[in-house]
Amino acid sequence: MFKELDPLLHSQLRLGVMSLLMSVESAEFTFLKEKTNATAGNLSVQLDKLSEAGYITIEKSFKGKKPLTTCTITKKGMKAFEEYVNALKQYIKP
Amino acid sequence: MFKELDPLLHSQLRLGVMSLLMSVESAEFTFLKEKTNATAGNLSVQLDKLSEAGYITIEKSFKGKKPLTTCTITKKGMKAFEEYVNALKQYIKP
DNA sequence: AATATTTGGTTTACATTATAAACTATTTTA
DNA sequence: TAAAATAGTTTATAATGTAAACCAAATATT
Repeated sequence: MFKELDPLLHSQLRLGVMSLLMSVESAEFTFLKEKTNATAGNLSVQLDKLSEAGYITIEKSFKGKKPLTTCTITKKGMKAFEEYVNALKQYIKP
Repeated sequence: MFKELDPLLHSQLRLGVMSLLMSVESAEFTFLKEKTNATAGNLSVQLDKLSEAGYITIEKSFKGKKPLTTCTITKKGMKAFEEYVNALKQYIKP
């Protein structure tokens, strides 16, 4: 009856991150933090999970002398997001 | 940026239950169990949570001599579901 | 020049949650 | 009458989410 909802995406913060990353080329840690209103710790953990799943890539570099973490959604991540949205529609359609 | 997702509804099984209850007058435990593919234990726990939140009512009676648990969504439950769907749309809109 | 604060994170500990396993009680079937 | 099925509930465990505590470097303050 109902399709499974990818547990990696069925989490408010991770879904928010993925939603943002779907609409931009890439995003900095601080940008994601502001947009999602997450704490840095929580965001850090959830980004790692998305990265380990292969849904995003995380690049660490420096902006001037400050650390800079940049996230980009992968093909796999896009596909997972789309499938999640599709599955979800079953649950929320009127 | 993103609205909060009601944590009571942001759970695969509870969302499935609520989705079903939105479209029927009321539903028996066994019906919900089949449609959601949940184990009886899990379903029992999640129904209690929905009930405690005032999102559904649970009526226990007998069908012949067997116990019969009937669930009905409340006005509050409907409203919560609709708000959840609305909030969710922010996350998944293209 | 030392000290405090801010920035940009990560690690870890805790509390909550979800889930299945174990259990209860009755009923039906063999 | 013993076994298995029905209709659930309770409880123990594993997984999860989250914030608090932490770290290192840079910048601002006294």
